[in-house]
Amino acid sequence: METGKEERSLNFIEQIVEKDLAEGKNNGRIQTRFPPEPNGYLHIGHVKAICMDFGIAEKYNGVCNLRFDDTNPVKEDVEYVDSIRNDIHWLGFRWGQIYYASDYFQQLYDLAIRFIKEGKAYVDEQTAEQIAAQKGTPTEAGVASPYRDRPVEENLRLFQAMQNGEIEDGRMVLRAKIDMANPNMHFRDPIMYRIITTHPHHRTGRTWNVYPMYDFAHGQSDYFEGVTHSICTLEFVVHRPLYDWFIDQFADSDYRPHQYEFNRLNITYTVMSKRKMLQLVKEGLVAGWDDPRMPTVCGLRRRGYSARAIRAFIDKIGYTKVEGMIDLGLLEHTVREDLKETAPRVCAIFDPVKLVLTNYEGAGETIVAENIDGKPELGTREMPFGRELYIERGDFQEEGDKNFYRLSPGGREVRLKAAYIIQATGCDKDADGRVTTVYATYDPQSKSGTEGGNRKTKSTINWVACDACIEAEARLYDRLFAVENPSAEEGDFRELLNPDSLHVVTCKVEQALKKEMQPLPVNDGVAEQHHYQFLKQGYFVVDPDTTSDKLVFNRTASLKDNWQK
RNA sequence: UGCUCAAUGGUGUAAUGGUAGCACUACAGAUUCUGGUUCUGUCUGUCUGGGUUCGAGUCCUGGUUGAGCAACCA
Repeated sequence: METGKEERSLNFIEQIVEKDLAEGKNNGRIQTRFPPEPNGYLHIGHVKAICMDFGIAEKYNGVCNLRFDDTNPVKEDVEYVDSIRNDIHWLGFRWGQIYYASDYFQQLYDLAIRFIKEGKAYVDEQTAEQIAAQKGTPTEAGVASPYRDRPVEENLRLFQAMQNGEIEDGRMVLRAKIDMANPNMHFRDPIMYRIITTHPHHRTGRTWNVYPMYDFAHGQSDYFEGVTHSICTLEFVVHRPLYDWFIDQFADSDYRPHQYEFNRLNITYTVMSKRKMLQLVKEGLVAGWDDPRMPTVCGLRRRGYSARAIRAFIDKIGYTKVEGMIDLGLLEHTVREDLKETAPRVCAIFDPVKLVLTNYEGAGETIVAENIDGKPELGTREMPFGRELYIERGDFQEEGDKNFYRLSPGGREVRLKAAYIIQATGCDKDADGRVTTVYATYDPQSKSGTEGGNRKTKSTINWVACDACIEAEARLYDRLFAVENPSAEEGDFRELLNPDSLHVVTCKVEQALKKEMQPLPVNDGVAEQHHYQFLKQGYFVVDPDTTSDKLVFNRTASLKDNWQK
């Protein structure tokens, strides 16, 4: 398994698992679960959890099941169930079973009845505000509800009435009777069940009028399924004693699932909250859950991040119990590292100016260029050449200087990518002094790949033939937020959005990209990614908006640029 | 005046009582038919006081700082 790879230290969860294995816990059985609530799209923070949950199972010959934590019909929807399944699949993970917390509603209901009968639960008729008020504060003990010592029969009858739909939403809840003075707030008679009749459940419809809360559903579900390692994020640390307590009340064997917590993922210049993402989507501040600026899996995918790159990123950041903040730069570095190996190179001119090769007499010449220099196995493409080309405006300066390696009249010799060496001779300008045409002479003996072409030039510039290029829309994306940590700022997070997070421009690209002018193939509900590197510009991916009439690219990441102006 | 968790360069992470290492970033240089890539080098770190030990980033203890916990959310 480890052969060929350098030795890597285990993260602290893997260490726990290996210790459990060594001690023969659960007869060596490893079972994890990924438990998303279907109330939003998966984001890269979830991917960190997915890589952990599925990764542990994979590495230790266990199984990881997908379990939808669908205990709150007010917020949940099948739309999300489908997208979550697609995204996990696309990331390359395979679950054992698909479960739903709603599969256990009857079991959980029966368990609640048992709690009531054993005097461990009661129906409270106070309002949410009253319950909150008498819960106390972290530094002060709470006080008991006046309904706390209701007789068992009455609790049974009322809980039944709650489920029968006889009680209005919010009028009653079922609470565990534990300890109103416990220093852990979660032990102060936590709510086990609430009434929800306003929304049908996406799977059970109107069968249930009462729904279990997270604390009464999650651990039990783990127990019912035989989960051994229930891995979640740090905010659940304080829930763990309650997780254990509930299971201890009814477990009939020594088997126990154990909860372990790791640090959630935070990345600079973005938010990782489903609530905030939903708001951005609903208010049209982004184009949808799959807007390429979003940290969602579908957003990153549309942006051009491969599953491999996303997983490599998660691999780099590791798992600890320290709450931190990852540089967006690391994510970008990872995607460049991935794409540089495989993305075909192509010329795209964003701010074109015409270049005329005054001594060029040829016609119909075609340059054959490698898709990636030095990797002939990745194929070649044809670049029609001609007397009139478009080059990047910034590649010409009328007054060059020693720090400018590109075209200037009487200046350096410059290589046209994969073609000839040229030297600028002059330019035309309009009334505003703006360059309209650049003139140059070419050296017919200097074609790339020929003996005469071995001469070195300080720089190489991109070009497309005027009469053989096509136009494409390029969507240039940048960070979604203008501040490093939007969540730490006071006030409305929407005011922190980066106003320059998207620029839509038109560029001229090589004719070779004509083959992309068709609807993108879709597999398993997911559009294929056709990656390119626009030389010197960045990595781009064909957007699903592309049609046979219009070519659309999203910029995945720019190239690093060490040339400061 | 609570409970819980944490603290290693700018960032992330390793060292599991025995030489503080790796990656990203930044900066220099070399290479390059992408001012990209690649390669080399440089800068920067164990929160703090005490203790245990031949030896402490690691163990113990006091403090400091940060995070989480008072949803009929998960």
